[in-house]
Amino acid sequence: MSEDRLSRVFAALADPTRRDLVARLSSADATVGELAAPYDVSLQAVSKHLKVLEDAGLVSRESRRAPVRLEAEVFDLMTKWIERYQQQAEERYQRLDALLAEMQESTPPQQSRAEDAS
Amino acid sequence: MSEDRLSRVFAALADPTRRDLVARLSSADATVGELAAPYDVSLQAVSKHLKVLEDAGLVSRESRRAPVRLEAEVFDLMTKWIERYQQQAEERYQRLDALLAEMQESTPPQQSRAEDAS
DNA sequence: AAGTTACTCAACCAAATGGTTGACAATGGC
DNA sequence: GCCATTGTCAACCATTTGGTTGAGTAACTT
Repeated sequence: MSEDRLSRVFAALADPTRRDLVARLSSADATVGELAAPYDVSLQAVSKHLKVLEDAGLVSRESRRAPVRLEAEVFDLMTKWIERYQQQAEERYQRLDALLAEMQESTPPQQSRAEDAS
Repeated sequence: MSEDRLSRVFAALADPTRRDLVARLSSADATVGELAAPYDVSLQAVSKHLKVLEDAGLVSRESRRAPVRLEAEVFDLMTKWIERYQQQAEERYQRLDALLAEMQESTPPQQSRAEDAS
Protein backbone atom coordinates (compact mmCIF):
# COMPACT_ATOMS: atom_id res chain seq x y z
CA MET A 1 0.00 0.00 0.00
CA SER A 2 2.07 2.90 1.29
CA GLU A 3 5.06 0.60 0.79
CA ASP A 4 5.85 2.43 -2.37
CA ARG A 5 5.34 5.78 -0.73
CA LEU A 6 7.89 5.01 1.95
CA SER A 7 10.35 3.97 -0.75
CA ARG A 8 9.85 7.28 -2.51
CA VAL A 9 10.26 9.27 0.68
CA PHE A 10 13.47 7.52 1.71
CA ALA A 11 14.85 7.71 -1.83
CA ALA A 12 14.02 11.41 -1.99
CA LEU A 13 15.94 12.11 1.19
CA ALA A 14 18.93 10.00 0.16
CA ASP A 15 20.20 12.93 -1.91
CA PRO A 16 22.10 15.68 -0.06
CA THR A 17 20.81 18.45 -2.31
CA ARG A 18 17.25 17.32 -1.72
CA ARG A 19 17.81 17.11 2.03
CA ASP A 20 19.18 20.63 1.91
CA LEU A 21 16.11 21.82 0.03
CA VAL A 22 13.91 20.30 2.73
CA ALA A 23 16.06 21.91 5.41
CA ARG A 24 15.72 25.32 3.81
CA LEU A 25 11.99 24.92 3.23
CA SER A 26 11.53 24.11 6.87
CA SER A 27 12.36 27.69 7.75
CA ALA A 28 10.60 29.42 4.86
CA ASP A 29 8.59 28.74 1.72
CA ALA A 30 10.43 29.69 -1.45
CA THR A 31 10.04 29.73 -5.22
CA VAL A 32 11.92 27.38 -7.51
CA GLY A 33 14.27 30.16 -8.56
CA GLU A 34 15.05 31.15 -5.00
CA LEU A 35 15.66 27.55 -4.09
CA ALA A 36 17.94 26.98 -7.05
CA ALA A 37 20.12 30.06 -6.53
CA PRO A 38 22.62 28.72 -3.96
CA TYR A 39 23.54 25.55 -5.86
CA ASP A 40 25.89 25.42 -8.79
CA VAL A 41 23.66 23.17 -10.85
CA SER A 42 21.16 24.27 -13.47
CA LEU A 43 17.66 25.43 -12.60
CA GLN A 44 16.35 22.41 -14.46
CA ALA A 45 18.26 20.08 -12.18
CA VAL A 46 16.72 21.72 -9.12
CA SER A 47 13.32 21.59 -10.77
CA LYS A 48 13.81 17.84 -11.13
CA HIS A 49 14.81 17.49 -7.50
CA LEU A 50 11.66 19.32 -6.50
CA LYS A 51 9.61 16.97 -8.64
CA VAL A 52 11.11 14.02 -6.78
CA LEU A 53 10.26 15.65 -3.46
CA GLU A 54 6.78 16.43 -4.71
CA ASP A 55 6.18 12.86 -5.92
CA ALA A 56 7.21 11.70 -2.47
CA GLY A 57 4.65 14.07 -0.97
CA LEU A 58 7.30 16.01 0.90
CA VAL A 59 6.56 19.27 -0.84
CA SER A 60 3.68 21.01 -2.61
CA ARG A 61 2.77 24.10 -4.58
CA GLU A 62 -0.54 25.76 -5.39
CA SER A 63 0.49 26.74 -8.90
CA ARG A 64 3.48 26.89 -11.12
CA ARG A 65 5.25 29.98 -9.84
CA ALA A 66 3.87 29.79 -6.35
CA PRO A 67 6.28 29.24 -3.47
CA VAL A 68 7.10 25.66 -2.62
CA ARG A 69 5.85 24.52 0.74
CA LEU A 70 7.10 21.72 2.97
CA GLU A 71 4.55 19.00 3.84
CA ALA A 72 5.74 18.12 7.31
CA GLU A 73 3.15 15.38 7.88
CA VAL A 74 5.04 12.96 5.68
CA PHE A 75 7.75 12.86 8.29
CA ASP A 76 5.33 10.94 10.50
CA LEU A 77 5.31 8.08 8.02
CA MET A 78 9.05 7.65 8.37
CA THR A 79 9.10 8.18 12.09
CA LYS A 80 6.44 5.52 12.55
CA TRP A 81 8.38 3.00 10.50
CA ILE A 82 11.65 3.74 12.23
CA GLU A 83 10.24 3.71 15.75
CA ARG A 84 8.48 0.44 15.18
CA TYR A 85 11.59 -1.54 14.41
CA GLN A 86 13.87 0.41 16.67
CA GLN A 87 11.58 -0.33 19.57
CA GLN A 88 11.25 -3.98 18.64
CA ALA A 89 15.03 -4.34 18.40
CA GLU A 90 15.62 -2.57 21.69
CA GLU A 91 13.10 -4.72 23.50
CA ARG A 92 14.82 -7.78 22.15
CA TYR A 93 18.21 -6.61 23.35
CA GLN A 94 16.75 -5.95 26.76
CA ARG A 95 15.38 -9.48 26.92
CA LEU A 96 18.78 -10.77 25.83
CA ASP A 97 20.52 -8.78 28.53
CA ALA A 98 18.11 -10.12 31.09
CA LEU A 99 18.72 -13.64 29.90
CA LEU A 100 22.47 -13.21 30.06
CA ALA A 101 22.23 -11.76 33.55
CA GLU A 102 20.13 -14.72 34.62
CA MET A 103 22.61 -17.21 33.21
CA GLN A 104 25.47 -15.43 34.93
CA GLU A 105 23.60 -15.71 38.20
CA SER A 106 22.95 -19.45 37.97
CA THR A 107 26.53 -20.04 36.88
CA PRO A 108 28.80 -19.15 39.82
CA PRO A 109 32.03 -17.22 39.10
CA GLN A 110 34.04 -19.44 36.78
CA GLN A 111 37.69 -19.32 35.80
CA SER A 112 37.28 -19.18 32.02
CA ARG A 113 34.65 -19.21 29.29
CA ALA A 114 35.05 -20.86 25.90
CA GLU A 115 34.89 -17.71 23.76
CA ASP A 116 37.50 -15.57 25.42
CA ALA A 117 40.09 -18.15 26.31
CA SER A 118 43.55 -16.60 26.16
CA MET B 1 30.74 15.05 7.97
CA SER B 2 28.06 12.46 8.64
CA GLU B 3 26.30 13.97 5.64
CA ASP B 4 27.41 11.05 3.58
CA ARG B 5 26.38 8.60 6.25
CA LEU B 6 22.83 9.95 6.30
CA SER B 7 22.70 9.60 2.53
CA ARG B 8 23.74 5.99 2.76
CA VAL B 9 21.22 5.24 5.48
CA PHE B 10 18.31 6.81 3.61
CA ALA B 11 19.37 5.18 0.34
CA ALA B 12 19.64 1.80 2.06
CA LEU B 13 16.09 2.07 3.37
CA ALA B 14 14.69 3.25 0.06
CA ASP B 15 14.57 -0.36 -1.13
CA PRO B 16 11.59 -2.49 -0.01
CA THR B 17 13.62 -5.70 0.20
CA ARG B 18 16.17 -3.98 2.39
CA ARG B 19 13.46 -2.50 4.60
CA ASP B 20 12.02 -5.98 4.95
CA LEU B 21 15.41 -7.35 5.96
CA VAL B 22 15.66 -4.70 8.64
CA ALA B 23 12.14 -5.49 9.80
CA ARG B 24 12.93 -9.17 10.11
CA LEU B 25 16.24 -8.53 11.83
CA SER B 26 14.49 -6.40 14.39
CA SER B 27 12.82 -9.50 15.79
CA ALA B 28 15.74 -11.91 15.47
CA ASP B 29 19.31 -12.15 14.24
CA ALA B 30 19.69 -14.41 11.21
CA THR B 31 22.30 -15.75 8.83
CA VAL B 32 22.55 -14.66 5.23
CA GLY B 33 21.00 -17.92 4.05
CA GLU B 34 18.07 -17.65 6.43
CA LEU B 35 17.52 -14.07 5.40
CA ALA B 36 17.63 -14.92 1.71
CA ALA B 37 15.21 -17.85 1.86
CA PRO B 38 11.85 -16.01 1.63
CA TYR B 39 12.74 -13.90 -1.40
CA ASP B 40 12.73 -15.15 -4.95
CA VAL B 41 16.01 -13.51 -5.85
CA SER B 42 19.43 -15.16 -5.74
CA LEU B 43 21.45 -15.46 -2.56
CA GLN B 44 24.02 -13.18 -4.15
CA ALA B 45 21.45 -10.45 -4.57
CA VAL B 46 20.54 -10.64 -0.89
CA SER B 47 24.22 -10.67 0.00
CA LYS B 48 24.57 -7.42 -1.92
CA HIS B 49 21.60 -5.91 -0.11
CA LEU B 50 23.20 -6.82 3.19
CA LYS B 51 26.42 -5.15 2.10
CA VAL B 52 24.50 -1.96 1.42
CA LEU B 53 22.91 -2.15 4.86
CA GLU B 54 26.29 -2.88 6.40
CA ASP B 55 27.97 0.06 4.63
CA ALA B 56 25.21 2.25 6.01
CA GLY B 57 25.98 0.94 9.49
CA LEU B 58 22.51 -0.52 9.88
CA VAL B 59 23.72 -4.06 10.27
CA SER B 60 26.82 -5.93 11.42
CA ARG B 61 28.32 -9.39 11.71
CA GLU B 62 31.20 -10.80 13.71
CA SER B 63 32.38 -13.08 10.96
CA ARG B 64 31.37 -14.44 7.61
CA ARG B 65 28.82 -17.05 8.60
CA ALA B 66 27.80 -15.43 11.84
CA PRO B 67 24.23 -14.20 12.18
CA VAL B 68 23.55 -10.68 10.99
CA ARG B 69 22.62 -8.25 13.72
CA LEU B 70 20.65 -5.02 13.50
CA GLU B 71 22.44 -1.89 14.71
CA ALA B 72 19.52 0.04 16.08
CA GLU B 73 21.55 3.10 17.10
CA VAL B 74 21.74 4.31 13.51
CA PHE B 75 18.02 4.99 13.65
CA ASP B 76 18.80 7.87 16.00
CA LEU B 77 20.71 9.61 13.25
CA MET B 78 17.63 9.66 11.04
CA THR B 79 15.25 10.49 13.81
CA LYS B 80 17.38 13.46 14.83
CA TRP B 81 17.45 14.78 11.28
CA ILE B 82 13.75 14.33 10.77
CA GLU B 83 12.69 15.80 14.08
CA ARG B 84 14.84 18.85 13.59
CA TYR B 85 13.13 19.99 10.43
CA GLN B 86 9.71 18.70 11.32
CA GLN B 87 9.80 20.73 14.49
CA GLN B 88 11.11 23.81 12.72
CA ALA B 89 8.36 23.56 10.12
CA GLU B 90 5.65 23.05 12.69
CA GLU B 91 6.79 26.01 14.74
CA ARG B 92 6.69 28.12 11.63
CA TYR B 93 3.15 27.04 10.84
CA GLN B 94 2.10 27.87 14.34
CA ARG B 95 3.53 31.36 14.04
CA LEU B 96 1.72 31.72 10.72
CA ASP B 97 -1.54 30.60 12.26
CA ALA B 98 -1.08 33.08 15.06
CA LEU B 99 -0.40 35.85 12.58
CA LEU B 100 -3.49 35.01 10.56
CA ALA B 101 -5.60 34.93 13.68
CA GLU B 102 -4.26 38.33 14.66
CA MET B 103 -5.05 39.77 11.25
CA GLN B 104 -8.53 38.35 11.38
CA GLU B 105 -9.06 40.04 14.72
CA SER B 106 -7.98 43.47 13.54
CA THR B 107 -10.10 43.09 10.39
CA PRO B 108 -13.77 43.06 11.47
CA PRO B 109 -16.12 40.52 9.82
CA GLN B 110 -16.13 41.31 6.11
CA GLN B 111 -18.56 40.29 3.35
CA SER B 112 -16.08 38.67 0.94
CA ARG B 113 -12.41 37.85 0.52
CA ALA B 114 -10.54 38.02 -2.78
CA GLU B 115 -9.58 34.32 -3.04
CA ASP B 116 -12.94 32.67 -2.62
CA ALA B 117 -15.18 35.00 -4.52
CA SER B 118 -17.94 33.00 -6.24
C1' DA C 1 43.38 -32.94 6.14
C1' DA C 2 39.49 -33.29 2.98
C1' DG C 3 35.07 -32.36 1.63
C1' DT C 4 30.67 -29.79 2.01
C1' DT C 5 28.25 -26.01 2.75
C1' DA C 6 27.77 -21.08 3.10
C1' DC C 7 28.96 -17.02 1.43
C1' DT C 8 31.36 -13.38 -1.60
C1' DC C 9 33.62 -11.57 -5.76
C1' DA C 10 33.63 -10.49 -10.70
C1' DA C 11 31.72 -9.64 -14.96
C1' DC C 12 27.97 -8.53 -17.14
C1' DC C 13 23.14 -6.42 -18.25
C1' DA C 14 18.91 -3.43 -18.10
C1' DA C 15 16.84 0.19 -15.88
C1' DA C 16 16.99 4.25 -12.99
C1' DT C 17 19.33 8.56 -11.48
C1' DG C 18 21.40 13.10 -11.60
C1' DG C 19 23.25 16.00 -14.56
C1' DT C 20 23.49 18.69 -19.03
C1' DT C 21 21.48 21.87 -23.00
C1' DG C 22 17.81 23.58 -25.96
C1' DA C 23 13.04 24.29 -26.99
C1' DC C 24 8.58 25.17 -25.14
C1' DA C 25 4.65 26.80 -21.93
C1' DA C 26 2.58 29.65 -18.56
C1' DT C 27 2.46 33.90 -15.57
C1' DG C 28 2.80 38.64 -14.37
C1' DG C 29 3.81 43.48 -15.74
C1' DC C 30 3.25 47.08 -18.84
C1' DG D 1 -2.42 41.83 -26.00
C1' DC D 2 2.53 41.52 -26.01
C1' DC D 3 6.94 40.70 -23.80
C1' DA D 4 9.97 39.23 -20.40
C1' DT D 5 10.56 36.15 -16.90
C1' DT D 6 10.02 31.80 -14.72
C1' DG D 7 9.61 27.17 -14.76
C1' DT D 8 9.03 22.56 -17.24
C1' DC D 9 9.67 19.05 -20.91
C1' DA D 10 12.63 16.34 -23.97
C1' DA D 11 16.58 14.29 -25.51
C1' DC D 12 20.77 12.96 -24.37
C1' DC D 13 24.92 11.28 -21.45
C1' DA D 14 27.64 9.06 -17.62
C1' DT D 15 27.14 6.68 -13.43
C1' DT D 16 24.78 3.92 -10.12
C1' DT D 17 21.73 0.25 -8.90
C1' DG D 18 19.54 -4.22 -8.53
C1' DG D 19 19.59 -8.19 -10.71
C1' DT D 20 21.80 -12.29 -13.07
C1' DT D 21 25.41 -16.40 -13.50
C1' DG D 22 29.84 -18.53 -12.69
C1' DA D 23 33.97 -19.00 -10.19
C1' DG D 24 36.35 -18.64 -5.99
C1' DT D 25 37.09 -18.42 -0.83
C1' DA D 26 36.22 -19.35 4.04
C1' DA D 27 34.41 -21.99 7.62
C1' DC D 28 32.35 -25.97 9.84
C1' DT D 29 32.14 -31.48 9.85
C1' DT D 30 34.12 -35.67 9.87
